[in-house]
Amino acid sequence: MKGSNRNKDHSAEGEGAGKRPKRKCLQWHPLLAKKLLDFSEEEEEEDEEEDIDKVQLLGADGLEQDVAETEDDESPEQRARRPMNAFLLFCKRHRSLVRQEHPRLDNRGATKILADWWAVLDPKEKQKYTDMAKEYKDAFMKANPGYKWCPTTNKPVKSPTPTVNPRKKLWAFPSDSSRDLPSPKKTKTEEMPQLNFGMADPTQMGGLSMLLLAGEHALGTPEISSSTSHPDAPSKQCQASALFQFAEISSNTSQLGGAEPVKRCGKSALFQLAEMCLASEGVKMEESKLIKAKEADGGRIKELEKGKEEREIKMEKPDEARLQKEADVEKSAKENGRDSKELRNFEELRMDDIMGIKMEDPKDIKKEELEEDQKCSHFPDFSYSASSKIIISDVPSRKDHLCHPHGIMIIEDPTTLNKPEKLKKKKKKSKMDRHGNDKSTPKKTCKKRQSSESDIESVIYTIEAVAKGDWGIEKLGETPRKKVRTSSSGKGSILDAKPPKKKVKSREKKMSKEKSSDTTKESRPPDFLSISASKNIPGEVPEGIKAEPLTPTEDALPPSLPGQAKPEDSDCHRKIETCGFRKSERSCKGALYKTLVSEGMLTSLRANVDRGKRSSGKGNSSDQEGCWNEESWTFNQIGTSGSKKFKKTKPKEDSLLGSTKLDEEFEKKFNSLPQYSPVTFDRKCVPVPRKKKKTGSMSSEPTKTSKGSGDKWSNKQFFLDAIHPTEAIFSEDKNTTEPAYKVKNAPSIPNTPEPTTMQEPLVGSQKRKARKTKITHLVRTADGRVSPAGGTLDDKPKEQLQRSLPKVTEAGCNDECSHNREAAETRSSTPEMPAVSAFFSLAALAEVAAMENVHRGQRSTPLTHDGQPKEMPQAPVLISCADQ
DNA sequence: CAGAATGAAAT
DNA sequence: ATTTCATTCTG
Repeated sequence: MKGSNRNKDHSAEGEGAGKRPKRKCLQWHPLLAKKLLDFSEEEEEEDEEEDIDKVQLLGADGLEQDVAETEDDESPEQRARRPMNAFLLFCKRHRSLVRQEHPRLDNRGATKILADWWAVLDPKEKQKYTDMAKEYKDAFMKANPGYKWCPTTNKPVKSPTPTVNPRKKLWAFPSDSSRDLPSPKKTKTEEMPQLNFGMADPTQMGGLSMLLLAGEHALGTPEISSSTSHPDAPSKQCQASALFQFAEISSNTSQLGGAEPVKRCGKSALFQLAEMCLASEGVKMEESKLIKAKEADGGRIKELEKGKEEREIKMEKPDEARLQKEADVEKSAKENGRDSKELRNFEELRMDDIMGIKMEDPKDIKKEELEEDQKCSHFPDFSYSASSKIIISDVPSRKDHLCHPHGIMIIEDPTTLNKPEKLKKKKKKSKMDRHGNDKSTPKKTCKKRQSSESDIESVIYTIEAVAKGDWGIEKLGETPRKKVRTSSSGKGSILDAKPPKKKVKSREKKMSKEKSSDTTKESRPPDFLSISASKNIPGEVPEGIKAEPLTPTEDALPPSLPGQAKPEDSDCHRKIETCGFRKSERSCKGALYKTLVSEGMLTSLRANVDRGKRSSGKGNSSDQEGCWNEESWTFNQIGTSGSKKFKKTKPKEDSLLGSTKLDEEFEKKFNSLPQYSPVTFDRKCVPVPRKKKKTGSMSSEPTKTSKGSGDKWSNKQFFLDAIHPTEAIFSEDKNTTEPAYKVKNAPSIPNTPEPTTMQEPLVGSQKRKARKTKITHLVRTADGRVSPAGGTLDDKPKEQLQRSLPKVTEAGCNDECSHNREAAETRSSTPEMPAVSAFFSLAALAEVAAMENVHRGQRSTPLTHDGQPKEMPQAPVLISCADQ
């Protein structure tokens, strides 16, 4: 299809035949092109005129060209994305959970599960999402009246442009700031050309956006005012979060370097990530140690670090110094208790350190990276500064919140967040660029040092290490390596640099504009700190220790939590020395991802956001929460919120603010959406197998079961439990807003009989889904043989199965279930069972089987991992079920 | 980059 | 009815 379309595109006109008018799309695209123009200046001329003109100018042909051109600019960012539908919202909100439960599961699998959940979801709850989606859409439309959804075959057009991601950006508006822009035809609003300035697109940022919000919330005051920054730059955004800083950094880099800088940025970003990881890890380690043994450990770490340092290179010095200082500071802080003074001092120290580091870093780096003189120098600075900043933020927070688990989560988040996303992007890019060199196979590693693999790889390593749980020590060791690598790999770096550009670029541009004028870098950091501190406040539970386990949990080591630190350290050393320390990347990766992204990031972020709302702006929240502020959506109107003044002065800002607000609101709303724990779904599924919509259902979610996730989930569970042990649903925000809500949900979900069974009309999408699912399902479930069986069964057996299932489940649910589930999961690990639609998904069968097995007592085995040995038993069971 | 899911929108 | 695309991330 696509291909054909594309071809058509060329011919375009004629064919149009069925397909869609590509032209339209084209018209829109031009808008994107504008960005370039716009970016030239910020003045606000919002005029639609420009848009229109541009559009016109572009004409059909222009479009393509523009697109191509845009590459540089990174059209991608600009485009406004169409609003998410209810399901997507749901996915966004719950994906992390799913992932947590099923770390191994890939996204697709997660998506399927989500679909299952969605299917099962109580109509009421669903409605909430639907409503939210609708609101969102309405707001969006208001903001961009002219927005059209999809031109259809645009991609093909773009496709030609190799660099940009064709798909994402196509039409949309100019990025974040202006959603209005997009309105191609109407263009009523004034759009801001400023695209460049805009912060990173919240949308693109994805989870990161949350961070921003959190930051804002923490600050509490939208007004924040641009004490530091000029009027134009929206202070909020700047201050908003580490993310912001990150963006700035990148932007700065870009400024320095010009085109090439981009590369550096990428590096810097990578570095930052790496550092962050290390730092965070280090901190954690330290804290945990402190808690446990207190300071003694810290010394150890230092020693270790030193040793590494020697081996590795100068690069470490900064880190080390930093770490040590941190450690010291922390100690002092802890000792004192949590004095604000201490904190301050700490922060100050940090700042100093940072500054010092910055100063120093360049030198060292330069030495190492002689190859790239200037570039390197710049780059390093940024990276370090960034990392240092980040670290700082983390540390204080931890201190403050030692006690609260949530706090920990939060703390981790920022770091995590940044890492994952950027990482991805970078990876991708890097991959893209590199191709030739190494495919970005981070894994291999032995060579790391020697060869100049890419920065990315190094980062990955770090991440992996983190994921593994080796963190503390390894980090230290790793970081340096990475750095070294990077440095050494100047070549690679260059290559790498490209990839990051695009993404970074946009941000950079924006950032650069704002910052360019100032020396803001320096000025901002302080703000940032303050922000971070504020964030921290909310912190809840301390548990540095817990935190560790969580992260590490992922793959392998739940068992060895206590002793981890040392052993790992030793391991780390060995690894380092041997140089081969790598474990399975995948495992690491997966773990890391999971850990960082899912757990830490989103969850913590959300929590953060929520807290921020509560603490800072309870009052505020109320206003916004109720409904979307139209204003927010339309950047024009912005006025309502306190920031009006700014707006007036500068439209740009307004736009930014508007966008920000928009996002903010969106975030709020989004956060306010109920989040359900897997347990909930499990229950639902089990007890009420019927849910299935038309086709069916979701009866099975063996995997999901609360315990099913096994270690990881259990870890998280603490989280849940904290909130509501019993209740399945946990909504962070809700607490504040609607306490009752939860309760309501819980009951409803589980038991709802769901009369709806058949009535629902199959929508096209559904149909397709049904079709696919059946097939997929079968295949996947297939732990083995099941697949076929499932397929056959699909239609009729559901009832029977349902019946059977419920019984079993009920019986075993409580205790045994968990085991069963686990077993099931493990077994099916690969196969993500719960495909959506199949009535009785194999998963269900599997579950049943598992249960039976359990009864038999077999279940123990399955755990072994992928081991599919269990399948055998299942099969029989399944059959039996089917027979019933 | 494809793809998994669902749904709104556009064709 | 059918096709896009939104989000998220892995392979």
